[in-house]
Amino acid sequence: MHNERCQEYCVHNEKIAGLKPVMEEAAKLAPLFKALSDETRVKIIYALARQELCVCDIAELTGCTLPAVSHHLRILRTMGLARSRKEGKFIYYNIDDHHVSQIINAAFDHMKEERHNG
Amino acid sequence: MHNERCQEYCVHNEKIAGLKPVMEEAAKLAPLFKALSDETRVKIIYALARQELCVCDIAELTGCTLPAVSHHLRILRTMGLARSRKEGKFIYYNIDDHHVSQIINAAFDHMKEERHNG
DNA sequence: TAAACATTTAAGCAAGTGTTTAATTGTAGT
DNA sequence: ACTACAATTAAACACTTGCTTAAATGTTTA
Repeated sequence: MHNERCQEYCVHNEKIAGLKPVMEEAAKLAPLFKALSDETRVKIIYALARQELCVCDIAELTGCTLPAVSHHLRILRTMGLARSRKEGKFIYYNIDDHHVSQIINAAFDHMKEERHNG
Repeated sequence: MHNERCQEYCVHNEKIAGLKPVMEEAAKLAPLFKALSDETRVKIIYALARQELCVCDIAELTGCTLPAVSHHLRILRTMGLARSRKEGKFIYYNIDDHHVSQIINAAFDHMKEERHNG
């Protein structure tokens, strides 16, 4: 908490009144973004959005060890971003729902138009 | 790198051939998601998407100290997610571009339909 | 120019994260 | 049942991150 003086004088209460109740909703998004915040995991999601792959393929694509990939896949599965499917001796991974692609695409759009602190 | 045996036998080369070149592009998205991966920063972005606010307002909304908020705002500015504008003694922050709202909205959609590892 | 004050910076610390190696699991095909 | 092997788990580690307190900056208003 910042000092009392400042809260009393500079907070625009009329502005924040309507926002405070929804702050906790917004906070719930953090774990989803955290799941995408790692280079290896974004690579995985980006690849899976285009092509179903086994763990071994992903290791080759990302340049990671199998345990590292497995670790990341677990995070992506837990967050509902990736699903696994078994066929023969392989476990194939793919994207869980289409909103994931939307998020990635919006992120790409942002990156292209980025102004870097203009 | 995982062991040679596995690369030789189980990698589906025809699947990953087209994907390898774009992996580095995908990796560039990670910092953007990392910027959104913190609860406080998501709260800030969510609030700014609806209402321009000064640093003091944000501290009150998020329950953080002023230095903590300032720290997060710097990260958001650097990533091109937030901009600052000066008026009188206040520095008002707002969202940098509309793709940010798209990302947040897609994330909310995903969260609502989440199946949690189905 | 001096005082007030909104905001930022700096340094130090506690907690979290991704990677590695080694060991384990569980299924497939013989 | 046995062997091979794709995939997962476990433990230890180097590194990063966000927070706190304290100090500094810079602008505004008198």
